[in-house]
Amino acid sequence: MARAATTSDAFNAVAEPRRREILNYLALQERSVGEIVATLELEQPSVSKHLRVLLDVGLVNVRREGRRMMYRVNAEAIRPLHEWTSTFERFWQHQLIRVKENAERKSSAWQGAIPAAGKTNSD
Amino acid sequence: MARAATTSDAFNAVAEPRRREILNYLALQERSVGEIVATLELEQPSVSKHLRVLLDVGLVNVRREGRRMMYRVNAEAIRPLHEWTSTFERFWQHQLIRVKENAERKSSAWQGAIPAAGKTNSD
DNA sequence: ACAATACATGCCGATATGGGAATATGTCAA
DNA sequence: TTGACATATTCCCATATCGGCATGTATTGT
Repeated sequence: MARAATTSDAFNAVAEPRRREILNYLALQERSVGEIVATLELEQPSVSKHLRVLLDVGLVNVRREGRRMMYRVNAEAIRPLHEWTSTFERFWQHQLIRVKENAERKSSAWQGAIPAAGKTNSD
Repeated sequence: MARAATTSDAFNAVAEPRRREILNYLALQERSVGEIVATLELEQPSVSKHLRVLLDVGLVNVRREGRRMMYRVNAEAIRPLHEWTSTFERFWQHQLIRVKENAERKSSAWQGAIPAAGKTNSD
């Protein structure tokens, strides 16, 4: 087996930089394929293929408007991704809290002693 | 050109389900390769290779302890991912607000209604 | 019906991938 | 040093991917 199919889930779909660009662009508002092509400066078939992948995993929705296909983000499909990354949030929150505490201690307590600047291994 | 290299960024690295499993496991605490192999039931070379990728993109750090290599999550590297997904958060927040409003309207008639202890997104 | 517009799809080649098996490297213990 | 243990790397292969190009399909205007 090779790599997992990009059409399998949102994680694979957004691994591709161009697809993230497309999603970023669509985040602003609904757009036609032509607008995406013009703005992102990609070939039309390329855009269509990326949109197809995004559609398969549910990251975008489509609507026909005359000859044009209007694509829009379906943020619900991004949610699992957001939630997965959130499970690691506490790590950098600890970090932030400590930075904040250090800053407060330094400014309020007394300013002069250098705490032997060692890289604390965060724990 | 083919697909972007998996070693290029965190997005590509976490596109692989097994690597996410490894990160989930390491999120709990620092672990040796052997522990990962035993717990996730993968082949040792496979685990080593995945860890190599995670290491290259900075998603994990290593420390040698005798013959064993202790791996730990570097959550900082996950942050860009979290932040990117956050840019779409407003879409589903609209959704949540409406759900919440509906719930409140319904329960306002009641006095002792249970406030639906939901996971607050802490922010 | 016909042409033009707007997309979608198919085929191709170059390349990156993940798993398996074998092997190499590094560390400790006697 | 030798051997056992823990992990990393290499080689091979089947497959999925992306881009480019050509072509197919749907819709509108005349």
